[in-house]
Amino acid sequence: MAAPAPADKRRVILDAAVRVFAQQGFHTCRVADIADQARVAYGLVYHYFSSKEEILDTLFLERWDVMLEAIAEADAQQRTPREKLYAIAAFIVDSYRHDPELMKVIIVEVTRAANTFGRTHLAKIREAYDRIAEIVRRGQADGVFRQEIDPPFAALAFYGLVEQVLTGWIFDDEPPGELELERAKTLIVDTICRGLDS
Amino acid sequence: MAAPAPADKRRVILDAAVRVFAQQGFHTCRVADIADQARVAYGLVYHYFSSKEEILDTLFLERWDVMLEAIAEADAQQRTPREKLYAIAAFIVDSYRHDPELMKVIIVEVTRAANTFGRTHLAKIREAYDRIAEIVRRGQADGVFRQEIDPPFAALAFYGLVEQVLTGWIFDDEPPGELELERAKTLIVDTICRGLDS
Amino acid sequence: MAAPAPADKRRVILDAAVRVFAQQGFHTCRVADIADQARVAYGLVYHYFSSKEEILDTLFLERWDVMLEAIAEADAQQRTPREKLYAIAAFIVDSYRHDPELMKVIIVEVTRAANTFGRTHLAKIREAYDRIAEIVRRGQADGVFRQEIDPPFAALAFYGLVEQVLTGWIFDDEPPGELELERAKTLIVDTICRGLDS
Amino acid sequence: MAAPAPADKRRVILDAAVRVFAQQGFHTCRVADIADQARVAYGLVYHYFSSKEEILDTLFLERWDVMLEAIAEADAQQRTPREKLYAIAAFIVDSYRHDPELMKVIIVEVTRAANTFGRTHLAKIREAYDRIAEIVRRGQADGVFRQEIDPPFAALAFYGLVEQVLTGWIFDDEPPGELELERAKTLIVDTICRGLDS
DNA sequence: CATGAATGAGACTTCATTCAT
DNA sequence: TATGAATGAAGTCTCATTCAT
Repeated sequence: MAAPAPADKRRVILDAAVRVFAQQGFHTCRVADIADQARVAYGLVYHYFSSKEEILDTLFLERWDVMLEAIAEADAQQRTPREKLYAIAAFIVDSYRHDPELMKVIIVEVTRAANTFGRTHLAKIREAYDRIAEIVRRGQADGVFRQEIDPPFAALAFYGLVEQVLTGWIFDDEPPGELELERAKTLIVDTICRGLDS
Repeated sequence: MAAPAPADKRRVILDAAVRVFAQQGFHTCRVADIADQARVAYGLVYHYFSSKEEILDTLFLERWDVMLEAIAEADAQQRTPREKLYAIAAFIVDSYRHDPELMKVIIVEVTRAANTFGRTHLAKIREAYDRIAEIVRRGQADGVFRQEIDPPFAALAFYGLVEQVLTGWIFDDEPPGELELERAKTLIVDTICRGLDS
Repeated sequence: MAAPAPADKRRVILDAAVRVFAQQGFHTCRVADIADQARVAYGLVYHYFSSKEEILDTLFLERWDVMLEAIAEADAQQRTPREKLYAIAAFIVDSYRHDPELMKVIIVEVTRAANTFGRTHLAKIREAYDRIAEIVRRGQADGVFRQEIDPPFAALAFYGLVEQVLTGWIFDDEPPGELELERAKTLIVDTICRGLDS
Repeated sequence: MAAPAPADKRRVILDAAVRVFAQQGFHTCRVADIADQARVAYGLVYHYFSSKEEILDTLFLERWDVMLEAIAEADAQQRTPREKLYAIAAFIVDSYRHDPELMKVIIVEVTRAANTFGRTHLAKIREAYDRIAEIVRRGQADGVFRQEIDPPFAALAFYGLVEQVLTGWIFDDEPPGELELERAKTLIVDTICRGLDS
């Protein structure tokens, strides 16, 4: 009567892939490494996925859709633009807190892979920028943000900072503490909104 | 009386590698592609470089050292912190104008490659961040920048935006015009210094 | 009701390697030749062995262990030292009769490859010498052999002759006949024990 | 007025090759290693020799001819067969004493290389055996050696023991002392002539 | 669903040899 | 004679993918 193993092997493989991709990198790891990590037979990987690439695609799309929803939701609330940006930064930072390896994979292997995955998922990635830009645009319309900076550029600044912060953590030897995570959320928004000038 | 053949084959190979890495990506291209592009025999690549990796290392270090110098020089001038940041942004943007493929390679294949080259060259990369942070720090000491944002974080924001702008161009189908390049320099500094708030 | 395919591909590869090593030599042959000879896909060789070297190691160790056992067994019997030496010579000669190519590989590529395999398997090889020396030592203790020749030296003489005889056959264009094989066994022991003097 | 460098570059290359072949093995070393060892430009090796093989061929033939002469000379003296065998053993042992690396190369890379050089120089190698056999044959005719052992076989035993002794030294970590060298000469002949029997 | 042996194209790298100077 | 850059064929090993069971 013991509960059988969960056995959603597809999920197990995806989770294993996250760890392997994060630790070795997509190009460096072998499909065998994923199978080993998942404690699954070699061939089963190909039962669920048609290629190594498809695994990465799946991981990216799963996560990116969640993020797009989070952005949409942040935008839908009755909040100031600044609060919306905070919500987005918070979501991404919390995503990192929850599964840093997954975020590492998405940032390092997809977002930045200009020749392969980056191009494949370009539209999806830009959708996020566009939604952030839209928030800025309405902030300008409301007079909360100034007109001089065009919204797509502002989105680059915002997303660029978020990604750079995460990249810093990814490269660091020790993971960020709770305090650092929380403080990052505030600092990101404060820096983007108010700038460096005194 | 015709111009003699350039004949610095090592240089020819490096330049060819830039093009090949940029177009196909480091992992996707073959050493044969570099040799072909350089119109040089296969083995000559290994006469000058011990591996494909070493070629990328060389390209990165050559360029990054130039950039570190540019940052140092910008910092050495009698200028406001803001002018220093402008000089740095201008240098990087002009680097892109001058050789977009080289910048693409450095950003895509090195700076952001957390598992491989990025980690190898971490110290060198962070040296740039540190120098930028130092500029911010002195800006704070002079009362030009506000105290709330700690300098390393400010450096992330600055460099993150620059890199994001370049990444945008890298992914774009058509290259940025002169006007866009110049405007980017101003916008980067303006956004970082003054922020989005009106 | 036909005999099923043998299908122990690992064995098939080893047997093919014997033939290829014997005919072309270890350094001269390519892994592809082994695969072809085994009628097996290239990659399968690396599925079972981590390198070409490991194949030779395996062949040597398999066979040498059998020989060490044979020596031990010869020594265990209630026999005169001379009969023991005869048993060992007979075993090696019969090994040659049974699979001359395997013996050629072991002698030419391993025993005599001082810089590579010879060094790797030095201990194993000397174990055989030691056991032969031990037989001689007890022969001296029993008064059957004279004291002047120290046992390790005697072992060199015995094994050196055996190997030289086999080497002769290996170099010969035509294989030795049954009679020659049998006669060699006797001659080896007679020469070693009684010497040339009349 | 200083004496110019000896500058027989051909000789310098040959001597360097001996050391390189001995330490790394013929197949493992590169022509560049020989040039480096000789402190000579890469291409000069090919000025004097048409291939890497030719260098080894030259080394072997130079030395082997000297040995054939030594055997002939030993045979020409008015001596007992046993003294002749002693002279030959002494010559080979002294050759080893004088230049162990050269002897290592000849034994390991040529004499025992059944598929490559050994086959090439088979006739030359067998010439030595034949001359030794001839000495034995005349020893039998004189009644000094017994008839049961046919001369070619006796030559195998003699040469096999000599080679085995040298091989032992080659494999040893420390070189044989003077005493061991001298004693080997006597033991070789004593073992071959009188055998193990008491 | 599950297994892992089997396949084979393809990559990197080595290095003997050539050749222009 | 002397140099060492240049050539390119060839080999080892890897690994994504397929497939029989």
